Amino acid sequence: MTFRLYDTATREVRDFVPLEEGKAGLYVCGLTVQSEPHVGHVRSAVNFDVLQRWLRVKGFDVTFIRNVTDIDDKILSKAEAQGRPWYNLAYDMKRELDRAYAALNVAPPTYEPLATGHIPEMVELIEQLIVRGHAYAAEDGSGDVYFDVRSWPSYGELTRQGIDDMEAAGDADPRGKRDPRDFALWKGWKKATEPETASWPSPWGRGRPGWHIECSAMAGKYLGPAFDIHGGGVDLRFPHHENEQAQSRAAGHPFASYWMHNAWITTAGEKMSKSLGNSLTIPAVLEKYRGIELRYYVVAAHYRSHVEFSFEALDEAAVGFRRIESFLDRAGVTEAGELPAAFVAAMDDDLGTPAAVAVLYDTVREGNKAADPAPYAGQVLAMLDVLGLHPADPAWGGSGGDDQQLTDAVDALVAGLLDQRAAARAAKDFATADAIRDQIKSAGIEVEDTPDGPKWSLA
RNA sequence: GGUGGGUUGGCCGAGAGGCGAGGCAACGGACUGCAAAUCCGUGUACACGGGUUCAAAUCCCGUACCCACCUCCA
Repeated sequence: MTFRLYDTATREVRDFVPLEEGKAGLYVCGLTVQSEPHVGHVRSAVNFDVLQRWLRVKGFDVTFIRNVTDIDDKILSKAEAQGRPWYNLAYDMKRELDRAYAALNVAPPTYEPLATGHIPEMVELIEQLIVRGHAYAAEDGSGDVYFDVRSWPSYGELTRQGIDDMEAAGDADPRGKRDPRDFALWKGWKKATEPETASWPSPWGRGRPGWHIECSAMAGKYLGPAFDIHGGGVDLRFPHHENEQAQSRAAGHPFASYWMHNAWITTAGEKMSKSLGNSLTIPAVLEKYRGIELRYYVVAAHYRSHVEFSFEALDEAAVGFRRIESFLDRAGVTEAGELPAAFVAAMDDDLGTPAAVAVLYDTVREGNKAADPAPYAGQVLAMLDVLGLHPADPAWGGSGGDDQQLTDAVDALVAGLLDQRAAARAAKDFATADAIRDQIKSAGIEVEDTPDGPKWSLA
Protein backbone atom coordinates (compact mmCIF):
# COMPACT_ATOMS: atom_id res chain seq x y z
CA MET A 1 0.00 0.00 0.00
CA THR A 2 1.18 3.49 -0.71
CA PHE A 3 1.75 6.05 1.94
CA ARG A 4 -0.37 9.12 1.38
CA LEU A 5 0.16 12.46 3.02
CA TYR A 6 -1.52 15.81 3.07
CA ASP A 7 0.54 18.34 1.19
CA THR A 8 -0.01 21.85 2.52
CA ALA A 9 1.10 23.36 -0.76
CA THR A 10 -1.57 21.67 -2.85
CA ARG A 11 -4.03 21.25 0.03
CA GLU A 12 -4.78 17.65 -0.77
CA VAL A 13 -3.80 14.17 0.27
CA ARG A 14 -1.30 12.85 -2.25
CA ASP A 15 0.54 9.58 -2.78
CA PHE A 16 4.06 9.85 -1.51
CA VAL A 17 6.38 9.39 -4.47
CA PRO A 18 10.01 9.95 -3.51
CA LEU A 19 12.48 11.58 -5.86
CA GLU A 20 14.67 8.54 -5.60
CA GLU A 21 13.09 5.14 -5.20
CA GLY A 22 13.47 3.65 -1.75
CA LYS A 23 14.78 6.86 -0.23
CA ALA A 24 13.13 9.69 1.64
CA GLY A 25 14.73 13.04 2.39
CA LEU A 26 13.09 14.96 5.19
CA TYR A 27 13.79 18.41 6.54
CA VAL A 28 12.00 19.72 9.61
CA CYS A 29 12.37 23.14 11.15
CA GLY A 30 13.48 22.59 14.70
CA LEU A 31 13.45 25.16 17.43
CA THR A 32 15.00 28.50 18.10
CA VAL A 33 16.73 27.71 21.36
CA GLN A 34 15.77 30.73 23.38
CA SER A 35 13.66 29.32 26.22
CA GLU A 36 12.61 26.06 27.83
CA PRO A 37 10.67 23.75 25.53
CA HIS A 38 6.97 23.35 26.23
CA VAL A 39 4.36 20.81 25.29
CA GLY A 40 3.62 22.53 22.02
CA HIS A 41 7.22 22.43 20.85
CA VAL A 42 7.41 18.79 21.58
CA ARG A 43 4.29 18.00 19.60
CA SER A 44 6.07 18.95 16.41
CA ALA A 45 9.03 16.77 17.32
CA VAL A 46 6.83 13.81 18.21
CA ASN A 47 4.70 14.15 15.08
CA PHE A 48 7.70 14.16 12.79
CA ASP A 49 9.32 11.40 14.78
CA VAL A 50 6.26 9.27 14.02
CA LEU A 51 6.58 10.23 10.35
CA GLN A 52 10.22 9.20 10.36
CA ARG A 53 9.43 5.88 12.00
CA TRP A 54 6.58 5.18 9.61
CA LEU A 55 8.71 5.91 6.54
CA ARG A 56 11.24 3.42 7.88
CA VAL A 57 8.52 0.81 8.39
CA LYS A 58 7.53 1.41 4.78
CA GLY A 59 11.04 0.46 3.84
CA PHE A 60 12.46 3.86 3.00
CA ASP A 61 16.04 4.74 3.65
CA VAL A 62 15.35 7.98 5.52
CA THR A 63 17.63 10.98 5.77
CA PHE A 64 16.11 13.22 8.38
CA ILE A 65 17.51 16.69 9.02
CA ARG A 66 16.19 18.81 11.86
CA ASN A 67 17.96 22.09 12.41
CA VAL A 68 18.53 24.19 15.50
CA THR A 69 18.39 27.95 15.24
CA ASP A 70 20.98 29.18 17.68
CA ILE A 71 21.24 32.82 16.69
CA ASP A 72 18.40 35.31 16.37
CA ASP A 73 17.01 38.54 17.78
CA LYS A 74 15.33 36.89 20.72
CA ILE A 75 18.33 34.91 21.81
CA LEU A 76 20.38 38.11 21.76
CA SER A 77 17.88 40.16 23.71
CA LYS A 78 17.17 37.45 26.29
CA ALA A 79 20.83 36.74 26.85
CA GLU A 80 21.49 40.41 27.33
CA ALA A 81 18.64 40.68 29.82
CA GLN A 82 20.07 37.70 31.71
CA GLY A 83 23.55 39.15 31.61
CA ARG A 84 25.22 36.24 29.90
CA PRO A 85 26.66 35.48 26.48
CA TRP A 86 24.09 34.64 23.84
CA TYR A 87 25.86 31.40 22.97
CA ASN A 88 25.64 30.29 26.56
CA LEU A 89 21.87 30.80 26.61
CA ALA A 90 21.48 29.03 23.28
CA TYR A 91 23.61 26.10 24.41
CA ASP A 92 21.77 25.73 27.71
CA MET A 93 18.39 25.74 26.02
CA LYS A 94 19.65 23.29 23.42
CA ARG A 95 20.59 20.88 26.19
CA GLU A 96 17.19 21.39 27.79
CA LEU A 97 15.59 20.59 24.45
CA ASP A 98 17.67 17.44 24.08
CA ARG A 99 16.50 16.30 27.50
CA ALA A 100 12.88 16.88 26.50
CA TYR A 101 13.32 14.93 23.28
CA ALA A 102 14.97 12.08 25.14
CA ALA A 103 12.22 12.03 27.77
CA LEU A 104 9.63 11.63 25.02
CA ASN A 105 11.59 9.04 23.07
CA VAL A 106 11.98 11.32 20.08
CA ALA A 107 14.58 9.55 17.99
CA PRO A 108 17.52 11.70 16.95
CA PRO A 109 17.50 12.84 13.32
CA THR A 110 20.18 11.78 10.90
CA TYR A 111 21.84 15.10 11.56
CA GLU A 112 20.96 18.19 13.56
CA PRO A 113 22.79 21.17 12.10
CA LEU A 114 23.24 24.48 13.92
CA ALA A 115 22.66 27.73 12.09
CA THR A 116 25.90 29.23 13.36
CA GLY A 117 27.83 26.34 11.91
CA HIS A 118 26.70 27.14 8.38
CA ILE A 119 27.43 30.81 7.85
CA PRO A 120 29.67 30.22 4.77
CA GLU A 121 26.93 28.14 3.11
CA MET A 122 24.45 30.93 3.71
CA VAL A 123 26.77 33.60 2.41
CA GLU A 124 27.33 31.53 -0.70
CA LEU A 125 23.61 31.16 -1.26
CA ILE A 126 23.03 34.89 -0.79
CA GLU A 127 25.76 35.63 -3.33
CA GLN A 128 24.04 33.37 -5.82
CA LEU A 129 20.78 35.21 -5.26
CA ILE A 130 22.44 38.54 -5.85
CA VAL A 131 24.06 37.29 -9.06
CA ARG A 132 20.73 36.00 -10.27
CA GLY A 133 19.10 39.33 -9.55
CA HIS A 134 16.86 38.24 -6.70
CA ALA A 135 18.66 39.93 -3.83
CA TYR A 136 20.43 43.22 -3.20
CA ALA A 137 22.57 44.87 -0.57
CA ALA A 138 20.72 47.71 1.12
CA GLU A 139 21.74 51.10 -0.15
CA ASP A 140 21.55 52.75 3.25
CA GLY A 141 24.93 51.43 4.38
CA SER A 142 23.37 49.18 7.03
CA GLY A 143 25.08 46.09 5.67
CA ASP A 144 21.72 44.37 5.31
CA VAL A 145 20.95 42.20 2.31
CA TYR A 146 17.36 41.68 1.21
CA PHE A 147 15.50 39.24 -0.95
CA ASP A 148 13.77 41.11 -3.76
CA VAL A 149 10.23 39.86 -3.56
CA ARG A 150 9.12 41.62 -6.73
CA SER A 151 11.78 39.82 -8.72
CA TRP A 152 10.23 36.46 -7.98
CA PRO A 153 6.82 36.24 -9.69
CA SER A 154 5.64 33.16 -7.83
CA TYR A 155 6.29 34.67 -4.40
CA GLY A 156 3.31 33.78 -2.23
CA GLU A 157 2.52 30.52 -3.99
CA LEU A 158 2.96 28.32 -0.95
CA THR A 159 0.37 30.19 1.08
CA ARG A 160 -1.68 31.44 -1.86
CA GLN A 161 -1.27 35.07 -1.10
CA GLY A 162 -0.81 37.98 -3.43
CA ILE A 163 2.08 40.28 -2.62
CA ASP A 164 -0.13 43.33 -2.58
CA ASP A 165 -2.41 41.85 0.06
CA MET A 166 0.41 41.23 2.48
CA GLU A 167 1.42 43.43 5.30
CA ALA A 168 5.01 44.57 5.30
CA ALA A 169 7.65 42.69 7.26
CA GLY A 170 8.96 44.74 10.12
CA ASP A 171 12.28 43.12 10.85
CA ALA A 172 14.50 45.85 9.53
CA ASP A 173 14.61 49.49 8.70
CA PRO A 174 12.24 49.80 5.76
CA ARG A 175 14.33 52.61 4.28
CA GLY A 176 16.88 50.11 3.08
CA LYS A 177 14.26 48.05 1.25
CA ARG A 178 13.03 48.39 -2.27
CA ASP A 179 9.69 46.92 -1.28
CA PRO A 180 8.38 46.77 2.28
CA ARG A 181 7.74 43.04 1.83
CA ASP A 182 11.36 42.28 1.06
CA PHE A 183 12.90 40.22 3.84
CA ALA A 184 16.38 40.11 5.28
CA LEU A 185 18.85 37.49 4.09
CA TRP A 186 21.68 39.08 6.00
CA LYS A 187 21.58 41.55 8.87
CA GLY A 188 24.44 44.02 9.20
CA TRP A 189 26.12 44.15 12.61
CA LYS A 190 24.73 46.92 14.79
CA LYS A 191 27.84 47.85 16.75
CA ALA A 192 25.99 49.98 19.22
CA THR A 193 23.61 47.30 20.46
CA GLU A 194 24.89 43.88 19.47
CA PRO A 195 27.92 41.90 20.65
CA GLU A 196 30.67 41.35 18.13
CA THR A 197 30.55 37.62 18.88
CA ALA A 198 27.16 37.57 17.17
CA SER A 199 28.61 38.71 13.87
CA TRP A 200 30.52 37.01 11.10
CA PRO A 201 32.51 38.35 8.18
CA SER A 202 30.78 38.57 4.81
CA PRO A 203 31.13 40.41 1.50
CA TRP A 204 28.73 43.01 2.95
CA GLY A 205 30.64 43.52 6.14
CA ARG A 206 30.22 41.83 9.50
CA GLY A 207 26.73 40.65 10.28
CA ARG A 208 24.52 37.67 10.95
CA PRO A 209 22.10 35.64 8.87
CA GLY A 210 18.42 36.38 8.51
CA TRP A 211 16.15 33.70 9.85
CA HIS A 212 14.96 32.02 6.66
CA ILE A 213 18.25 31.62 4.84
CA GLU A 214 19.61 29.06 7.29
CA CYS A 215 17.03 26.44 6.40
CA SER A 216 17.53 26.91 2.67
CA ALA A 217 21.27 26.59 3.09
CA MET A 218 21.21 23.59 5.40
CA ALA A 219 18.50 21.71 3.52
CA GLY A 220 20.54 22.21 0.37
CA LYS A 221 23.75 21.08 1.99
CA TYR A 222 22.43 17.89 3.55
CA LEU A 223 19.57 16.89 1.28
CA GLY A 224 20.52 18.44 -2.03
CA PRO A 225 18.76 21.03 -4.20
CA ALA A 226 15.62 18.87 -4.35
CA PHE A 227 14.27 16.72 -1.55
CA ASP A 228 11.04 15.05 -0.55
CA ILE A 229 9.35 16.43 2.53
CA HIS A 230 9.66 19.67 4.44
CA GLY A 231 7.88 19.95 7.76
CA GLY A 232 7.23 22.32 10.62
CA GLY A 233 4.50 23.96 12.66
CA VAL A 234 1.60 25.72 10.94
CA ASP A 235 2.82 29.09 12.06
CA LEU A 236 5.92 28.58 9.95
CA ARG A 237 4.00 28.48 6.69
CA PHE A 238 4.27 32.19 6.39
CA PRO A 239 6.61 33.88 6.28
CA HIS A 240 9.28 31.32 7.03
CA HIS A 241 8.47 28.50 4.62
CA GLU A 242 7.22 30.82 1.93
CA ASN A 243 10.50 32.67 2.09
CA GLU A 244 12.59 29.53 2.22
CA GLN A 245 10.95 28.24 -0.89
CA ALA A 246 11.25 31.55 -2.72
CA GLN A 247 14.95 31.83 -1.87
CA SER A 248 15.81 28.30 -2.81
CA ARG A 249 13.86 28.29 -6.04
CA ALA A 250 15.15 31.70 -7.00
CA ALA A 251 18.63 30.25 -6.54
CA GLY A 252 17.70 27.50 -8.96
CA HIS A 253 16.84 24.69 -6.53
CA PRO A 254 13.57 22.80 -6.92
CA PHE A 255 13.38 22.43 -3.10
CA ALA A 256 10.69 20.38 -1.29
CA SER A 257 8.17 18.14 -3.08
CA TYR A 258 5.77 17.97 -0.13
CA TRP A 259 5.03 20.30 2.76
CA MET A 260 3.69 19.04 6.06
CA HIS A 261 2.54 21.22 8.92
CA ASN A 262 1.48 20.18 12.37
CA ALA A 263 -1.26 22.03 14.25
CA TRP A 264 -1.12 23.64 17.66
CA ILE A 265 -1.57 22.51 21.16
CA THR A 266 -3.45 25.30 22.86
CA THR A 267 -4.25 26.05 26.46
CA ALA A 268 -7.42 27.84 27.43
CA GLY A 269 -7.99 28.40 23.73
CA GLU A 270 -4.72 30.22 23.22
CA LYS A 271 -1.48 29.03 21.79
CA MET A 272 1.23 28.39 24.28
CA SER A 273 3.66 31.12 25.00
CA LYS A 274 5.70 32.37 27.84
CA SER A 275 2.89 34.71 28.82
CA LEU A 276 0.94 31.71 30.09
CA GLY A 277 3.61 30.97 32.62
CA ASN A 278 5.94 28.02 32.84
CA SER A 279 3.43 25.43 33.92
CA LEU A 280 3.55 23.64 30.61
CA THR A 281 7.24 23.33 30.08
CA ILE A 282 8.30 19.75 29.57
CA PRO A 283 10.21 19.48 32.85
CA ALA A 284 7.12 20.72 34.72
CA VAL A 285 4.75 18.27 33.06
CA LEU A 286 7.17 15.41 33.59
CA GLU A 287 7.04 15.97 37.31
CA LYS A 288 3.50 14.59 37.25
CA TYR A 289 3.40 12.34 34.21
CA ARG A 290 5.69 9.81 32.65
CA GLY A 291 7.18 10.69 29.30
CA ILE A 292 5.45 7.74 27.70
CA GLU A 293 2.07 9.01 28.86
CA LEU A 294 2.69 12.50 27.49
CA ARG A 295 3.84 11.01 24.22
CA TYR A 296 0.76 8.82 24.03
CA TYR A 297 -1.43 11.87 24.59
CA VAL A 298 0.28 13.66 21.71
CA VAL A 299 0.25 10.69 19.36
CA ALA A 300 -3.42 9.87 19.96
CA ALA A 301 -4.49 13.09 18.23
CA HIS A 302 -4.04 13.61 14.51
CA TYR A 303 -1.08 15.84 13.75
CA ARG A 304 -3.17 18.30 11.77
CA SER A 305 -5.80 18.76 14.47
CA HIS A 306 -5.75 21.40 17.12
CA VAL A 307 -5.40 19.93 20.56
CA GLU A 308 -6.76 21.80 23.51
CA PHE A 309 -4.37 20.80 26.26
CA SER A 310 -5.74 20.04 29.68
CA PHE A 311 -4.49 18.00 32.57
CA GLU A 312 -7.88 16.28 32.68
CA ALA A 313 -7.41 15.05 29.14
CA LEU A 314 -3.85 14.03 29.91
CA ASP A 315 -5.07 12.11 32.97
CA GLU A 316 -7.60 10.34 30.84
CA ALA A 317 -5.01 9.46 28.23
CA ALA A 318 -2.70 8.12 30.91
CA VAL A 319 -5.47 5.90 32.30
CA GLY A 320 -6.18 4.54 28.84
CA PHE A 321 -2.54 3.88 28.16
CA ARG A 322 -2.13 2.01 31.43
CA ARG A 323 -4.83 -0.34 30.27
CA ILE A 324 -2.64 -1.27 27.34
CA GLU A 325 0.35 -1.68 29.61
CA SER A 326 -1.51 -3.91 32.04
CA PHE A 327 -2.63 -6.12 29.19
CA LEU A 328 0.98 -6.45 28.12
CA ASP A 329 2.06 -7.25 31.67
CA ARG A 330 -0.48 -10.03 31.91
CA ALA A 331 0.39 -11.44 28.51
CA GLY A 332 4.07 -11.44 29.37
CA VAL A 333 5.10 -11.18 25.74
CA THR A 334 8.23 -9.29 24.74
CA GLU A 335 8.54 -10.16 21.06
CA ALA A 336 6.88 -7.79 18.62
CA GLY A 337 4.62 -9.45 16.07
CA GLU A 338 3.07 -8.33 12.82
CA LEU A 339 1.26 -5.05 12.30
CA PRO A 340 -2.50 -5.53 11.78
CA ALA A 341 -3.64 -4.52 8.31
CA ALA A 342 -6.09 -1.97 9.73
CA PHE A 343 -3.26 -0.28 11.58
CA VAL A 344 -1.14 -0.10 8.44
CA ALA A 345 -4.06 1.31 6.48
CA ALA A 346 -4.62 3.98 9.13
CA MET A 347 -1.00 5.04 9.17
CA ASP A 348 -0.76 5.04 5.40
CA ASP A 349 -3.62 7.49 5.32
CA ASP A 350 -1.71 10.65 6.22
CA LEU A 351 -0.46 9.20 9.52
CA GLY A 352 -3.93 8.49 10.87
CA THR A 353 -2.76 7.88 14.41
CA PRO A 354 -6.26 8.23 15.95
CA ALA A 355 -7.56 5.36 13.85
CA ALA A 356 -4.31 3.49 14.49
CA VAL A 357 -4.80 3.89 18.23
CA ALA A 358 -8.36 2.57 17.87
CA VAL A 359 -6.90 -0.57 16.28
CA LEU A 360 -4.55 -0.79 19.24
CA TYR A 361 -7.46 -0.88 21.68
CA ASP A 362 -9.43 -3.30 19.54
CA THR A 363 -6.45 -5.64 19.61
CA VAL A 364 -6.11 -5.29 23.38
CA ARG A 365 -9.76 -6.22 23.81
CA GLU A 366 -9.42 -9.25 21.57
CA GLY A 367 -6.32 -10.25 23.48
CA ASN A 368 -8.10 -9.93 26.80
CA LYS A 369 -10.81 -12.23 25.52
CA ALA A 370 -8.53 -14.80 23.96
CA ALA A 371 -7.39 -17.96 25.69
CA ASP A 372 -3.89 -17.21 24.43
CA PRO A 373 -3.20 -13.48 24.44
CA ALA A 374 0.33 -13.88 23.11
CA PRO A 375 -0.29 -13.23 19.41
CA TYR A 376 -2.38 -10.19 20.21
CA ALA A 377 0.24 -8.88 22.60
CA GLY A 378 2.82 -9.29 19.87
CA GLN A 379 0.73 -7.15 17.56
CA VAL A 380 0.23 -4.54 20.27
CA LEU A 381 3.96 -4.33 20.83
CA ALA A 382 4.58 -3.92 17.12
CA MET A 383 2.08 -1.08 16.94
CA LEU A 384 3.44 0.63 20.02
CA ASP A 385 6.92 0.37 18.61
CA VAL A 386 5.90 2.21 15.45
CA LEU A 387 4.37 4.97 17.53
CA GLY A 388 7.46 5.22 19.72
CA LEU A 389 5.49 3.92 22.69
CA HIS A 390 7.06 0.54 23.35
CA PRO A 391 7.08 0.29 27.17
CA ALA A 392 10.28 -1.72 27.23
CA ASP A 393 12.16 0.76 25.05
CA PRO A 394 15.35 1.64 26.92
CA ALA A 395 14.54 5.26 26.10
CA TRP A 396 12.05 5.29 28.97
CA GLY A 397 14.78 4.67 31.46
CA GLY A 398 13.75 1.11 32.30
CA SER A 399 14.19 -0.25 35.78
CA GLY A 400 17.62 0.35 37.11
CA GLY A 401 19.37 -1.81 39.67
CA ASP A 402 18.07 0.23 42.59
CA ASP A 403 14.52 -0.07 41.33
CA GLN A 404 14.80 -3.81 41.09
CA GLN A 405 16.21 -4.05 44.59
CA LEU A 406 13.39 -1.91 45.90
CA THR A 407 10.81 -4.00 44.09
CA ASP A 408 12.25 -7.17 45.55
CA ALA A 409 12.23 -5.71 49.04
CA VAL A 410 8.61 -4.59 48.78
CA ASP A 411 7.67 -7.90 47.26
CA ALA A 412 9.08 -9.75 50.24
CA LEU A 413 7.23 -7.55 52.70
CA VAL A 414 3.95 -7.71 50.85
CA ALA A 415 4.28 -11.47 50.38
CA GLY A 416 4.24 -11.96 54.13
CA LEU A 417 1.06 -9.92 54.49
CA LEU A 418 -0.55 -11.70 51.57
CA ASP A 419 0.15 -15.05 53.22
CA GLN A 420 -1.70 -13.88 56.32
CA ARG A 421 -4.55 -12.65 54.14
CA ALA A 422 -4.69 -15.97 52.30
CA ALA A 423 -4.91 -17.78 55.61
CA ALA A 424 -7.75 -15.53 56.77
CA ARG A 425 -9.59 -16.03 53.49
CA ALA A 426 -9.18 -19.78 53.72
CA ALA A 427 -10.76 -19.57 57.16
CA LYS A 428 -13.52 -17.37 55.67
CA ASP A 429 -12.48 -14.60 58.03
CA PHE A 430 -13.10 -11.91 55.41
CA ALA A 431 -13.02 -9.06 57.91
CA THR A 432 -9.39 -9.83 58.69
CA ALA A 433 -8.58 -10.46 55.02
CA ASP A 434 -10.01 -7.10 53.99
CA ALA A 435 -8.28 -5.34 56.84
CA ILE A 436 -4.95 -6.64 55.62
CA ARG A 437 -5.74 -5.52 52.09
CA ASP A 438 -6.69 -2.08 53.39
CA GLN A 439 -3.47 -1.91 55.34
CA ILE A 440 -1.47 -2.67 52.21
CA LYS A 441 -3.51 -0.16 50.27
CA SER A 442 -2.83 2.56 52.79
CA ALA A 443 0.84 2.11 51.89
CA GLY A 444 -0.02 2.87 48.29
CA ILE A 445 -0.12 -0.69 47.01
CA GLU A 446 -3.10 -2.30 45.31
CA VAL A 447 -3.84 -5.98 45.57
CA GLU A 448 -5.68 -7.89 42.88
CA ASP A 449 -6.78 -11.49 43.09
CA THR A 450 -6.07 -13.28 39.84
CA PRO A 451 -6.38 -16.90 38.76
CA ASP A 452 -2.66 -17.15 39.48
CA GLY A 453 -3.03 -15.84 42.98
CA PRO A 454 -2.88 -12.32 44.38
CA LYS A 455 -0.74 -9.69 42.65
CA TRP A 456 0.32 -6.31 43.90
CA SER A 457 1.10 -3.10 42.07
CA LEU A 458 1.69 0.51 42.96
CA ALA A 459 -1.59 2.40 43.04
C1' G B 1 -8.19 43.89 4.48
C1' G B 2 -5.72 39.02 2.66
C1' U B 3 -4.95 33.61 3.63
C1' G B 4 -5.98 29.09 6.10
C1' G B 5 -8.53 26.09 9.86
C1' G B 6 -12.40 24.97 13.29
C1' U B 7 -17.70 24.26 15.77
C1' U B 8 -19.23 16.19 16.88
C1' G B 9 -22.65 12.78 22.70
C1' G B 10 -21.19 14.11 30.16
C1' C B 11 -15.82 14.78 28.60
C1' C B 12 -11.53 13.81 25.15
C1' G B 13 -11.22 12.85 20.27
C1' A B 14 -11.88 10.35 14.89
C1' G B 15 -14.64 10.17 10.45
C1' A B 16 -16.17 12.88 5.59
C1' G B 17 -23.00 10.76 1.48
C1' G B 18 -25.85 5.07 3.46
C1' C B 19 -23.66 -0.25 8.91
C1' G B 20 -22.94 4.98 15.86
C1' A B 21 -13.88 4.93 15.21
C1' G B 22 -11.67 4.63 19.77
C1' G B 23 -10.78 6.26 24.78
C1' C B 24 -12.42 8.30 29.67
C1' A B 25 -16.69 8.71 32.77
C1' A B 26 -21.73 6.70 33.90
C1' C B 27 -25.41 2.76 34.29
C1' G B 28 -26.84 -2.63 34.01
C1' G B 29 -24.96 -7.70 33.77
C1' A B 30 -21.11 -11.83 34.07
C1' C B 31 -16.91 -13.17 37.16
C1' U B 32 -15.44 -12.34 42.70
C1' G B 33 -16.57 -13.93 49.77
C1' C B 34 -16.33 -8.48 48.69
C1' A B 35 -13.28 -5.92 45.52
C1' A B 36 -9.83 -5.15 41.52
C1' A B 37 -8.84 -6.56 36.63
C1' U B 38 -11.41 -8.46 32.42
C1' C B 39 -15.58 -9.39 29.32
C1' C B 40 -20.81 -8.40 27.60
C1' G B 41 -24.60 -4.74 27.13
C1' U B 42 -26.67 0.45 27.40
C1' G B 43 -25.97 6.67 23.92
C1' U B 44 -30.93 8.08 19.21
C1' A B 45 -23.76 13.42 18.96
C1' C B 46 -22.46 16.09 14.74
C1' A B 47 -23.11 25.25 15.66
C1' C B 48 -27.66 27.48 13.16
C1' G B 49 -31.02 28.27 8.66
C1' G B 50 -32.05 26.76 3.88
C1' G B 51 -31.03 23.44 -0.33
C1' U B 52 -29.25 18.97 -3.42
C1' U B 53 -30.20 13.55 -2.82
C1' C B 54 -33.90 7.56 -2.30
C1' A B 55 -30.17 8.79 1.67
C1' A B 56 -26.17 14.43 4.57
C1' A B 57 -22.42 15.04 10.57
C1' U B 58 -20.35 14.33 5.61
C1' C B 59 -22.04 17.96 -0.72
C1' C B 60 -24.04 23.28 -2.00
C1' C B 61 -25.69 28.35 -0.37
C1' G B 62 -26.18 31.56 3.66
C1' U B 63 -25.61 32.93 9.09
C1' A B 64 -23.27 32.93 13.86
C1' C B 65 -19.24 32.13 16.90
C1' C B 66 -14.00 30.59 17.65
C1' C B 67 -8.85 30.20 16.22
C1' A B 68 -4.26 30.74 13.49
C1' C B 69 -0.92 33.29 9.97
C1' C B 70 0.10 38.06 7.41
C1' U B 71 5.79 40.87 13.40
C1' C B 72 9.43 36.35 16.67
C1' C B 73 6.92 31.67 17.34
C1' A B 74 6.18 24.24 16.93
